[in-house]
Amino acid sequence: MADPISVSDVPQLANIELLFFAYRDFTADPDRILNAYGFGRAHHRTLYFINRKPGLNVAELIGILGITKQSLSRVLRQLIISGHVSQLEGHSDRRQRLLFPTRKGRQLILELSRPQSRRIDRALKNSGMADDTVISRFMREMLNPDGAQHLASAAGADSTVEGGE
Amino acid sequence: MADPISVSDVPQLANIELLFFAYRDFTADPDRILNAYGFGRAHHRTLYFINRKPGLNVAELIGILGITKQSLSRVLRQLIISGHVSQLEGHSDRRQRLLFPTRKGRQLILELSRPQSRRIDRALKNSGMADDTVISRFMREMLNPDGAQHLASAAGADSTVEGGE
DNA sequence: ATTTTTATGTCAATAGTGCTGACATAAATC
DNA sequence: GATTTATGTCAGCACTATTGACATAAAAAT
Repeated sequence: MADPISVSDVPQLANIELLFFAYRDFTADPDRILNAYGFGRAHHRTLYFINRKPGLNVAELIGILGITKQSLSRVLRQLIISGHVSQLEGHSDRRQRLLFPTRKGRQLILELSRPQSRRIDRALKNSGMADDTVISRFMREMLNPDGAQHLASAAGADSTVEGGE
Repeated sequence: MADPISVSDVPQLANIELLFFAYRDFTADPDRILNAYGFGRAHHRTLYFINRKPGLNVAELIGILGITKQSLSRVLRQLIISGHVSQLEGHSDRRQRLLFPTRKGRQLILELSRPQSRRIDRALKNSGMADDTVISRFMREMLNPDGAQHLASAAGADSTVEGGE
């Protein structure tokens, strides 16, 4: 048996592994909550981005999520039936369905996001960081060159689309 | 329509979103390669940890991956048939099957890990970090309290967790 | 005004990954 | 000898994703 692949072959091996475990734990919190609602991660992501950009249409949502309309349809239908998402006919284009989070939907997103926010807060503090600039910058640099296009308002600057409703 | 959930409700909302996109891009590279081999992410993770801890038994692997033996079986069987993983009878306990990466398996892990390592390296440099101590520390703090147990050897030294308190 | 394209929806089949439950075997242990 | 342990397998189910095909209504183009 020869030597296994190690940091001598792959410099960032330790961090690859850390990122795997960190992300797994990071998603475990909402996963537990979702389960109680009979939802999965797909519902989380869908609801998340509808809240992030209220009034987006289906095509935009598909673009952000990076899935097909067939994949979205099931999940979106369930969120509408459950009363977490509402649809409105497009103003200029009546074919479009503009998606909005309902109060119930916003409440669920809040419930799902809070443990994740707390985890990041805690990690920042415990690793001695006063603010998130370093981490935020690093994660931004982890994105694909064109990967920042879907970041609604990465660091405070709000660019939500919310037209006059 | 009331206001959507925002950073005013969830302080780390921007970083939650960044982490989602960063991890998605991070896994996209190996996903593309795996696809060419007819493998999925499960094969990646399985092979990864077999390489990380050569000679581990099935129970240990299941513990690390956090899945059931039924879930593992399909994936592991395929990796054995494809010649990426080999099995040896346990030395002291002949019921055990000790798992090892073959040369072919090590080569695949190398191929899968390299783009991920490069991405992290690039992100560290582009965000002006000389080394990975800050990021590494942060990710460690993102883990669940007991989450460090499976970190084989965080930074090359295949001993225990460094940096004595 | 008619044709074409677009936005969306739906039906059907398939793949990958996870789960639970049940049962089987061989080896270790009591 | 009886029981527990490590592993494997069969069967069925759930969730999320895919591709392909077809349908409808509305916008856009001709």
